Amino acid sequence: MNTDVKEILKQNRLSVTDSRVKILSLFMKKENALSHADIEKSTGDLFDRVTLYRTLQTFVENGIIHLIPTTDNSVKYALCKDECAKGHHHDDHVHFICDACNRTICLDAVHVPSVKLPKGFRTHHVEVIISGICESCQ
Amino acid sequence: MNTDVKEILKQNRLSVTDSRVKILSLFMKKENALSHADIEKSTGDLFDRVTLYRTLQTFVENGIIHLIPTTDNSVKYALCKDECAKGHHHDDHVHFICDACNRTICLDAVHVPSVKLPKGFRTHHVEVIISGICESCQ
DNA sequence: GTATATTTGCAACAATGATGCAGATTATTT
DNA sequence: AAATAATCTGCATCATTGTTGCAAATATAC
Repeated sequence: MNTDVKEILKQNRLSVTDSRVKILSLFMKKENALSHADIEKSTGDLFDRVTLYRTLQTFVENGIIHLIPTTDNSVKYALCKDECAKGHHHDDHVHFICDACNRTICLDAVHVPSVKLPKGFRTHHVEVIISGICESCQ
Repeated sequence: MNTDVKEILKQNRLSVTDSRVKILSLFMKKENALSHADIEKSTGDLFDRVTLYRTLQTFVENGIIHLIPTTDNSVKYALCKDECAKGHHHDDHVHFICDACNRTICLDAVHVPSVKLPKGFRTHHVEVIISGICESCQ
Protein backbone atom coordinates (compact mmCIF):
# COMPACT_ATOMS: atom_id res chain seq x y z
CA MET A 1 0.00 0.00 0.00
CA ASN A 2 2.74 2.42 0.89
CA THR A 3 4.66 1.08 -2.07
CA ASP A 4 1.89 2.28 -4.36
CA VAL A 5 2.19 5.72 -2.89
CA LYS A 6 5.94 5.77 -3.29
CA GLU A 7 5.61 4.62 -6.87
CA ILE A 8 3.31 7.51 -7.68
CA LEU A 9 5.75 9.96 -6.21
CA LYS A 10 8.65 8.49 -8.10
CA GLN A 11 6.71 8.47 -11.34
CA ASN A 12 6.32 12.18 -10.88
CA ARG A 13 9.99 12.67 -10.03
CA LEU A 14 9.22 13.85 -6.55
CA SER A 15 11.40 13.06 -3.58
CA VAL A 16 9.82 10.46 -1.37
CA THR A 17 9.42 12.10 2.00
CA ASP A 18 7.46 11.22 5.11
CA SER A 19 4.97 13.99 4.71
CA ARG A 20 4.24 13.29 1.07
CA VAL A 21 3.77 9.60 1.69
CA LYS A 22 1.52 10.28 4.64
CA ILE A 23 -0.63 12.84 2.87
CA LEU A 24 -0.96 10.86 -0.32
CA SER A 25 -1.88 7.76 1.67
CA LEU A 26 -4.66 9.73 3.26
CA PHE A 27 -6.14 10.42 -0.14
CA MET A 28 -5.86 6.75 -1.08
CA LYS A 29 -7.59 5.62 2.09
CA LYS A 30 -10.58 7.97 1.98
CA GLU A 31 -12.21 7.93 -1.38
CA ASN A 32 -13.87 11.30 -0.96
CA ALA A 33 -12.39 14.73 -1.40
CA LEU A 34 -10.49 16.41 1.39
CA SER A 35 -10.11 20.02 2.32
CA HIS A 36 -6.94 21.47 3.68
CA ALA A 37 -8.57 21.56 7.10
CA ASP A 38 -9.62 17.91 6.87
CA ILE A 39 -6.06 16.86 6.28
CA GLU A 40 -4.72 19.09 9.00
CA LYS A 41 -7.10 17.42 11.41
CA SER A 42 -5.99 13.96 10.39
CA THR A 43 -2.29 14.61 10.56
CA GLY A 44 -2.21 16.69 13.69
CA ASP A 45 1.24 18.06 14.43
CA LEU A 46 3.00 15.48 12.32
CA PHE A 47 4.25 18.26 10.12
CA ASP A 48 4.07 21.95 9.75
CA ARG A 49 1.10 23.76 8.29
CA VAL A 50 3.36 25.20 5.62
CA THR A 51 4.50 21.77 4.54
CA LEU A 52 0.91 20.79 3.96
CA TYR A 53 0.29 23.85 1.82
CA ARG A 54 3.36 23.17 -0.24
CA THR A 55 2.68 19.47 -0.56
CA LEU A 56 -0.84 19.99 -1.83
CA GLN A 57 0.43 22.58 -4.26
CA THR A 58 3.04 20.16 -5.54
CA PHE A 59 0.50 17.39 -5.93
CA VAL A 60 -1.82 19.62 -7.91
CA GLU A 61 0.99 20.80 -10.16
CA ASN A 62 1.90 17.20 -10.88
CA GLY A 63 -1.63 16.12 -11.57
CA ILE A 64 -1.74 13.75 -8.64
CA ILE A 65 -4.74 15.47 -7.13
CA HIS A 66 -7.19 17.94 -8.60
CA LEU A 67 -9.12 20.87 -7.22
CA ILE A 68 -12.85 20.99 -6.70
CA PRO A 69 -14.41 24.44 -6.45
CA THR A 70 -16.69 25.26 -3.55
CA THR A 71 -18.77 28.21 -2.46
CA ASP A 72 -17.35 28.51 1.01
CA ASN A 73 -13.95 30.06 0.50
CA SER A 74 -12.35 26.70 0.74
CA VAL A 75 -11.05 24.28 -1.83
CA LYS A 76 -11.39 20.55 -1.84
CA TYR A 77 -8.77 18.22 -3.20
CA ALA A 78 -9.36 14.79 -4.67
CA LEU A 79 -7.21 12.05 -6.11
CA CYS A 80 -6.94 11.94 -9.84
CA LYS A 81 -7.60 8.65 -11.51
CA ASP A 82 -4.82 6.83 -13.30
CA GLU A 83 -5.44 8.53 -16.60
CA CYS A 84 -4.54 11.88 -15.13
CA ALA A 85 -1.46 10.68 -13.36
CA LYS A 86 0.51 10.83 -16.56
CA GLY A 87 0.46 14.56 -16.36
CA HIS A 88 -2.36 15.12 -18.74
CA HIS A 89 -5.43 16.09 -16.88
CA HIS A 90 -8.90 14.91 -17.64
CA ASP A 91 -11.02 14.61 -14.58
CA ASP A 92 -14.17 14.87 -16.60
CA HIS A 93 -16.42 13.44 -13.98
CA VAL A 94 -19.09 14.94 -11.80
CA HIS A 95 -18.53 16.02 -8.21
CA PHE A 96 -21.19 15.56 -5.61
CA ILE A 97 -21.45 17.44 -2.34
CA CYS A 98 -23.80 16.00 0.25
CA ASP A 99 -25.80 18.60 2.13
CA ALA A 100 -26.17 16.23 5.06
CA CYS A 101 -22.76 14.71 5.74
CA ASN A 102 -20.92 17.40 3.82
CA ARG A 103 -18.70 14.90 2.04
CA THR A 104 -17.50 15.65 -1.44
CA ILE A 105 -17.51 12.60 -3.65
CA CYS A 106 -16.09 12.05 -7.11
CA LEU A 107 -18.68 10.29 -9.21
CA ASP A 108 -16.21 8.78 -11.60
CA ALA A 109 -18.94 6.90 -13.42
CA VAL A 110 -20.91 10.02 -14.22
CA HIS A 111 -19.34 11.93 -17.05
CA VAL A 112 -19.94 15.61 -17.54
CA PRO A 113 -22.47 16.36 -20.24
CA SER A 114 -21.40 18.44 -23.20
CA VAL A 115 -22.74 21.96 -23.10
CA LYS A 116 -23.23 24.15 -26.12
CA LEU A 117 -22.05 27.68 -25.58
CA PRO A 118 -23.00 30.84 -27.45
CA LYS A 119 -20.88 31.83 -30.42
CA GLY A 120 -17.44 33.06 -29.51
CA PHE A 121 -16.95 31.04 -26.35
CA ARG A 122 -14.33 28.32 -26.39
CA THR A 123 -14.59 25.58 -23.79
CA HIS A 124 -11.51 24.38 -22.03
CA HIS A 125 -12.83 22.61 -18.99
CA VAL A 126 -16.29 21.81 -17.69
CA GLU A 127 -16.83 21.39 -13.99
CA VAL A 128 -20.10 20.00 -12.68
CA ILE A 129 -20.88 20.15 -8.99
CA ILE A 130 -24.09 18.64 -7.79
CA SER A 131 -25.32 19.15 -4.27
CA GLY A 132 -27.98 17.06 -2.63
CA ILE A 133 -28.26 13.97 -0.46
CA CYS A 134 -25.84 11.11 -0.96
CA GLU A 135 -26.56 7.40 -0.85
CA SER A 136 -25.52 6.93 2.76
CA CYS A 137 -27.57 9.84 4.05
CA GLN A 138 -30.94 8.97 2.56
CA MET B 1 -31.37 53.60 -12.12
CA ASN B 2 -30.85 54.16 -8.43
CA THR B 3 -34.56 53.84 -8.06
CA ASP B 4 -34.38 50.30 -9.38
CA VAL B 5 -31.82 49.48 -6.78
CA LYS B 6 -33.86 50.99 -4.00
CA GLU B 7 -36.89 49.09 -5.16
CA ILE B 8 -35.05 45.81 -4.95
CA LEU B 9 -33.95 46.59 -1.42
CA LYS B 10 -37.43 47.54 -0.36
CA GLN B 11 -38.92 44.46 -1.95
CA ASN B 12 -36.64 42.46 0.29
CA ARG B 13 -37.53 44.51 3.35
CA LEU B 14 -34.02 45.81 3.72
CA SER B 15 -33.22 49.29 4.92
CA VAL B 16 -32.06 51.49 2.10
CA THR B 17 -28.59 52.61 3.06
CA ASP B 18 -25.77 54.26 1.17
CA SER B 19 -23.56 51.20 1.18
CA ARG B 20 -26.25 48.82 0.02
CA VAL B 21 -27.31 51.12 -2.79
CA LYS B 22 -23.72 51.59 -3.87
CA ILE B 23 -22.82 47.93 -3.81
CA LEU B 24 -25.97 46.77 -5.52
CA SER B 25 -25.51 49.42 -8.21
CA LEU B 26 -22.08 48.00 -8.86
CA PHE B 27 -23.59 44.63 -9.63
CA MET B 28 -26.16 46.22 -11.92
CA LYS B 29 -23.53 48.13 -13.84
CA LYS B 30 -21.09 45.30 -14.48
CA GLU B 31 -22.83 42.28 -15.83
CA ASN B 32 -20.14 39.86 -14.76
CA ALA B 33 -19.55 38.34 -11.38
CA LEU B 34 -17.57 40.16 -8.72
CA SER B 35 -15.36 38.90 -5.97
CA HIS B 36 -15.16 40.50 -2.58
CA ALA B 37 -11.80 41.95 -3.59
CA ASP B 38 -13.19 43.38 -6.83
CA ILE B 39 -15.81 45.29 -4.93
CA GLU B 40 -13.38 46.49 -2.33
CA LYS B 41 -11.24 47.89 -5.11
CA SER B 42 -14.16 49.72 -6.67
CA THR B 43 -15.48 51.24 -3.50
CA GLY B 44 -12.19 52.21 -1.91
CA ASP B 45 -12.63 53.57 1.60
CA LEU B 46 -16.24 54.45 1.08
CA PHE B 47 -17.18 52.03 3.77
CA ASP B 48 -15.64 49.58 6.15
CA ARG B 49 -14.46 46.16 5.12
CA VAL B 50 -16.86 44.66 7.61
CA THR B 51 -19.81 46.44 6.08
CA LEU B 52 -19.00 44.89 2.75
CA TYR B 53 -18.88 41.42 4.27
CA ARG B 54 -22.18 41.91 5.97
CA THR B 55 -23.81 43.48 2.95
CA LEU B 56 -22.83 40.63 0.67
CA GLN B 57 -24.03 38.15 3.25
CA THR B 58 -27.35 39.93 3.50
CA PHE B 59 -27.74 40.01 -0.27
CA VAL B 60 -27.06 36.30 -0.55
CA GLU B 61 -29.51 35.48 2.22
CA ASN B 62 -32.17 37.49 0.45
CA GLY B 63 -31.52 35.95 -2.91
CA ILE B 64 -30.43 39.20 -4.48
CA ILE B 65 -27.07 37.77 -5.47
CA HIS B 66 -25.83 34.21 -5.66
CA LEU B 67 -22.51 32.52 -5.08
CA ILE B 68 -20.31 31.00 -7.74
CA PRO B 69 -17.78 28.43 -6.60
CA THR B 70 -14.16 28.85 -7.62
CA THR B 71 -10.94 26.91 -7.19
CA ASP B 72 -8.91 29.74 -5.77
CA ASN B 73 -10.15 30.09 -2.24
CA SER B 74 -12.30 32.97 -3.23
CA VAL B 75 -15.97 33.29 -3.97
CA LYS B 76 -17.60 35.23 -6.74
CA TYR B 77 -20.95 36.89 -6.43
CA ALA B 78 -23.37 37.57 -9.22
CA LEU B 79 -26.76 39.21 -9.55
CA CYS B 80 -29.71 36.90 -9.57
CA LYS B 81 -32.24 37.33 -12.31
CA ASP B 82 -35.73 38.52 -11.54
CA GLU B 83 -37.09 35.06 -10.97
CA CYS B 84 -34.83 34.57 -7.98
CA ALA B 85 -35.53 37.92 -6.47
CA LYS B 86 -38.76 36.64 -5.02
CA GLY B 87 -36.76 34.66 -2.52
CA HIS B 88 -36.97 31.36 -4.28
CA HIS B 89 -33.68 30.55 -5.83
CA HIS B 90 -33.20 29.04 -9.24
CA ASP B 91 -30.09 30.24 -10.92
CA ASP B 92 -30.00 27.24 -13.17
CA HIS B 93 -27.68 28.73 -15.72
CA VAL B 94 -24.09 28.05 -16.61
CA HIS B 95 -21.17 30.09 -15.34
CA PHE B 96 -18.21 30.81 -17.54
CA ILE B 97 -14.74 31.78 -16.35
CA CYS B 98 -12.41 33.21 -18.96
CA ASP B 99 -8.84 32.00 -18.65
CA ALA B 100 -7.62 35.13 -20.39
CA CYS B 101 -9.43 38.09 -18.85
CA ASN B 102 -10.42 36.16 -15.75
CA ARG B 103 -13.98 37.47 -15.84
CA THR B 104 -16.78 35.30 -14.57
CA ILE B 105 -19.86 35.56 -16.71
CA CYS B 106 -23.38 34.26 -16.15
CA LEU B 107 -24.58 32.61 -19.34
CA ASP B 108 -28.23 33.07 -18.59
CA ALA B 109 -29.22 31.62 -21.94
CA VAL B 110 -27.40 28.35 -21.35
CA HIS B 111 -29.34 26.13 -19.03
CA VAL B 112 -27.66 23.42 -17.03
CA PRO B 113 -28.16 19.98 -18.50
CA SER B 114 -29.83 17.32 -16.43
CA VAL B 115 -27.46 14.73 -15.08
CA LYS B 116 -28.42 11.23 -14.09
CA LEU B 117 -26.88 10.13 -10.83
CA PRO B 118 -26.31 6.63 -9.51
CA LYS B 119 -29.01 5.08 -7.36
CA GLY B 120 -29.35 6.64 -3.96
CA PHE B 121 -28.21 10.13 -4.82
CA ARG B 122 -30.78 12.92 -4.67
CA THR B 123 -30.04 16.09 -6.59
CA HIS B 124 -30.74 19.42 -5.05
CA HIS B 125 -28.70 21.83 -7.11
CA VAL B 126 -26.50 21.51 -10.16
CA GLU B 127 -23.69 23.97 -10.70
CA VAL B 128 -21.87 24.08 -14.01
CA ILE B 129 -18.69 26.08 -14.36
CA ILE B 130 -17.00 26.19 -17.70
CA SER B 131 -13.57 27.66 -18.15
CA GLY B 132 -12.10 28.67 -21.47
CA ILE B 133 -11.85 31.73 -23.66
CA CYS B 134 -14.70 34.20 -23.80
CA GLU B 135 -16.07 36.02 -26.80
CA SER B 136 -14.08 39.20 -26.21
CA CYS B 137 -10.77 37.42 -25.75
CA GLN B 138 -10.75 35.29 -28.89
C1' DG C 1 29.81 7.70 1.99
C1' DT C 2 30.10 12.19 0.17
C1' DA C 3 28.31 15.92 -2.63
C1' DT C 4 24.32 18.02 -4.57
C1' DA C 5 19.66 18.95 -4.78
C1' DT C 6 15.41 19.12 -2.60
C1' DT C 7 12.38 19.59 1.21
C1' DT C 8 11.12 20.93 5.80
C1' DG C 9 10.28 23.85 9.89
C1' DC C 10 10.48 28.12 11.94
C1' DA C 11 9.58 32.90 12.19
C1' DA C 12 7.44 36.59 10.59
C1' DC C 13 4.12 38.63 7.86
C1' DA C 14 -0.12 39.59 4.84
C1' DA C 15 -4.68 38.83 3.83
C1' DT C 16 -9.15 37.37 4.91
C1' DG C 17 -13.08 36.73 7.71
C1' DA C 18 -15.80 37.07 12.29
C1' DT C 19 -17.79 39.30 16.55
C1' DG C 20 -19.32 42.68 20.27
C1' DC C 21 -20.75 46.98 21.03
C1' DA C 22 -21.48 52.05 20.92
C1' DG C 23 -22.90 55.55 17.88
C1' DA C 24 -25.23 56.73 13.59
C1' DT C 25 -28.72 56.09 10.36
C1' DT C 26 -33.19 54.47 8.74
C1' DA C 27 -37.96 53.16 9.38
C1' DT C 28 -42.20 53.52 12.09
C1' DT C 29 -45.55 55.49 14.82
C1' DT C 30 -48.30 59.11 16.27
C1' DA D 1 -42.65 66.63 11.71
C1' DA D 2 -40.81 64.75 16.02
C1' DA D 3 -40.06 60.91 18.92
C1' DT D 4 -39.39 56.18 19.37
C1' DA D 5 -38.04 51.74 17.78
C1' DA D 6 -35.43 49.01 14.76
C1' DT D 7 -31.62 48.43 11.98
C1' DC D 8 -27.13 49.27 10.22
C1' DT D 9 -22.30 50.96 10.36
C1' DG D 10 -17.61 51.60 11.99
C1' DC D 11 -14.16 50.65 15.14
C1' DA D 12 -11.42 47.64 17.81
C1' DT D 13 -10.11 43.23 18.39
C1' DC D 14 -9.40 38.64 17.39
C1' DA D 15 -9.17 34.08 14.77
C1' DT D 16 -8.09 31.78 10.70
C1' DT D 17 -5.86 31.11 6.49
C1' DG D 18 -2.28 31.56 3.23
C1' DT D 19 2.68 33.32 1.85
C1' DT D 20 7.77 34.05 1.91
C1' DG D 21 12.85 33.81 3.17
C1' DC D 22 16.17 31.27 5.07
C1' DA D 23 18.85 27.86 7.78
C1' DA D 24 18.76 23.08 9.11
C1' DA D 25 17.43 18.51 7.82
C1' DT D 26 16.54 15.02 4.63
C1' DA D 27 16.61 12.65 0.19
C1' DT D 28 18.83 11.59 -4.22
C1' DA D 29 22.83 11.00 -7.25
C1' DC D 30 27.38 9.83 -7.80
